[in-house]
Amino acid sequence: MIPLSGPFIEEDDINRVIAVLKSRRLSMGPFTEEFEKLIAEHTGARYAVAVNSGTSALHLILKSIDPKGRYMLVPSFTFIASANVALFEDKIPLFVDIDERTFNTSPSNLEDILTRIEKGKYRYNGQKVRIEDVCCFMAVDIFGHPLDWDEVTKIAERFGVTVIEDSCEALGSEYKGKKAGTFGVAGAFAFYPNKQITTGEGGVIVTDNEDIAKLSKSMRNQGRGEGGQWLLHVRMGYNYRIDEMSAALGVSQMEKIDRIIGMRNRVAERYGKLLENVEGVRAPIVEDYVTKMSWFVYVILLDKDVNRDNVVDYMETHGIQVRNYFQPVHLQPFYRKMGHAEGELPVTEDVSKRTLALPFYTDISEEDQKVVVETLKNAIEKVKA
Amino acid sequence: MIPLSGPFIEEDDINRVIAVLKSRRLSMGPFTEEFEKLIAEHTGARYAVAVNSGTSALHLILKSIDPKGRYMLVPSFTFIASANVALFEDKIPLFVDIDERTFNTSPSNLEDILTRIEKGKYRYNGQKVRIEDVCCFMAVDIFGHPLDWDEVTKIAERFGVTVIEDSCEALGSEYKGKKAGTFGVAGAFAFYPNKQITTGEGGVIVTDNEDIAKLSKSMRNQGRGEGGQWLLHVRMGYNYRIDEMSAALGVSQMEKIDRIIGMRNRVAERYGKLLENVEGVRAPIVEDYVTKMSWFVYVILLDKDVNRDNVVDYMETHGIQVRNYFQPVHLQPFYRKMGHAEGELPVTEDVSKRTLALPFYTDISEEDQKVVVETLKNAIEKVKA
DNA sequence: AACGGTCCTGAAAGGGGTATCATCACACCA
DNA sequence: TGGTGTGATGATACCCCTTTCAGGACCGTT
Repeated sequence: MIPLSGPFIEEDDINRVIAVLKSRRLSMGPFTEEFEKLIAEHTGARYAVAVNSGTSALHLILKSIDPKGRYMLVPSFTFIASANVALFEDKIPLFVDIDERTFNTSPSNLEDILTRIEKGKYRYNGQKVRIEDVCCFMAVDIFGHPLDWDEVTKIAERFGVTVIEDSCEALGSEYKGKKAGTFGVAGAFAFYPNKQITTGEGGVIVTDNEDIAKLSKSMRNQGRGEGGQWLLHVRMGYNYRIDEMSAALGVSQMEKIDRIIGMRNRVAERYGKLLENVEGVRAPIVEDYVTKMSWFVYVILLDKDVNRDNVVDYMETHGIQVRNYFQPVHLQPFYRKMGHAEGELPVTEDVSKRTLALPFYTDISEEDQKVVVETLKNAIEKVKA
Repeated sequence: MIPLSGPFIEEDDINRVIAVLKSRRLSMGPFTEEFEKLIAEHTGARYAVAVNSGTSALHLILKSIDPKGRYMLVPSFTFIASANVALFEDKIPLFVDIDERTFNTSPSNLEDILTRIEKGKYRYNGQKVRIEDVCCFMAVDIFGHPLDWDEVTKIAERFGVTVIEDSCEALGSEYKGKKAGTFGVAGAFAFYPNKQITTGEGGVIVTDNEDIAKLSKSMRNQGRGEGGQWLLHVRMGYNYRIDEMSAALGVSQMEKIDRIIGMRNRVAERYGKLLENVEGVRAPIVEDYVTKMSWFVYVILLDKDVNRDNVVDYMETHGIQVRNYFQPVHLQPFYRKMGHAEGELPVTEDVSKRTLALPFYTDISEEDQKVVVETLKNAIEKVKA
């Protein structure tokens, strides 16, 4: 069986974790700080705050900036947590459609929605959405591919909308020479085992904003006060701490981040070459403004006449794990209950029916990749026939 | 330096974690299930759901039972998360005072408050609290010592109030032969490194209620559907998953839980003997209904004429870590902002000024304990003089 | 061209929660 | 004994959000 994904764990990773266990410091120790330092250095952000998941990172950013306004703009073609954090704070997600090439938020659709809101032409549940009610835009660098940040920033600034960067899938990617995660007021990364680097479960916040860093650090630790005020809880807080084993893993993984990204780039290149001979599929597009691509997953787009679900079945029965993500957030069962339905986001809904993630991990072998593409070719022929 | 606390990590614990790293399953794997099985067996609960913290466990229980009513009863002499989970769900904590002997919620004060509520004599922020607005009682087994569950259950049933058991500090304790965590509709445990057993960061929910178990499992994993519906999110959810390294640690720790509790009991016994010769302190009281005591921390009560803060300073400067917990929740800065103030809970406020937690961990040596008690004796003499 | 249906949109009503105020009782003090 | 201050209590007003309704524009049909 060729799995969809998997972590890249070597001897040095294991040794780091052992060191933690022998140190008897299993939480809030030196590895957390070291991990944060490495992330900050790598991204170029001034501050990094490690937490226990990407979801926690997004939540704490939102809490820290505490933006006024009940609505949050967010794409629907993303992991559900991007939108859920709005619900955590009793805010309402408003969905933006995507661009068919990169699967990222379409700047023109973003601009269109904001224009309609400004003109009083945009409604949610029968209610007019005012521009001052839009608290922020949760901007996602999907599958590792950065947004068109010049465009997005320009639009957001024009309408006075704060941008949070959900760069959970894009650690190491660069837009015009600048690292993903550094474009909004703060950025979030995630380190689930299928990510570029893993900490088991884990995430991190990066920001140049001192207040966000300070508040996030406090709120991840039950709202405790600064300066060793250990027993004082000065604000609302959560337990979003990362444990030391995870942080230690993060340290050893970050020490070889460039090598990992390089290996993943070669995997992507090989897929690209192999897919040139396959009819009915479109390989991922990397736009020119992406000066460095850090692949999270390798998602191809099937032609409209290829039944994706049948391809998935064929691949799975032939021992190859694939996945059809993302299902649009606005069509998830409990978002439907909030009034969303098909037709709201044409590109998102079309694309989400045709995407297919191929097995992709740092140390996948060339042979396995060939098997994947051969099986895919067979699947498409079978499905079309 | 003699630390306040520390985890008890042995060779087998380390080996389990190594096994995880070599398995390439760093999340949602077999150790999580094994850990849950061991917890369920040990407590006698039908279901166990492992999560990433005790706070997450409490939150998911509250979410799962989704109780009607805006107010939650909770002691103030507890860790802040017991009360914070109410705020997570836009509910308002109403504080109950404690018993001076065990530091646990005073059943008579609980009864008194509920009676006043029923008679329309209880107000919060000027507003009358109605009995049907009380969603539940967050019952805490403080420092490992079980509540007087016969009394608490009787009162809660009389007023129709749901009980959630915050047994985060009481893994292994028994009330009249029944394990802590099994008295409310569900119980929560926590495994921070200072706890009886540790997973780094981690927690677990135990319950006999199938719905609570099912909902908790879904909501810890982003609200995903049951039965392998991996891409469907059928309800609101969080990332409260425990990672496999932590779960593996939990497995090896649970395999020796009886030995650990036994060792901690001997530590407590030794402290008890040593403290018999110390004036001005009261050793912890264990009530007769506690058929098995699983010590979390060892908290002594200083006489009113002993200045606790000076004792703390003395001990710390003499290389012995101690702690004055808990600071009452209702007097934490951001609870004060909600209108709470001194005078609300006389016993809680008195006790919290006089408690002192001594260094306490599974493998503390008898020699170190003697040093602790000798230093304490000197501290008290110095302070009184 | 007239009719009817749908969708859009503004406005108003309803409800829940919160804050404020007036009143009353009680206690303390002059 | 009366005045003042404090705290408890009931009532009220207000604010915000949400739902509903009615009018009107638009479009398709007859």
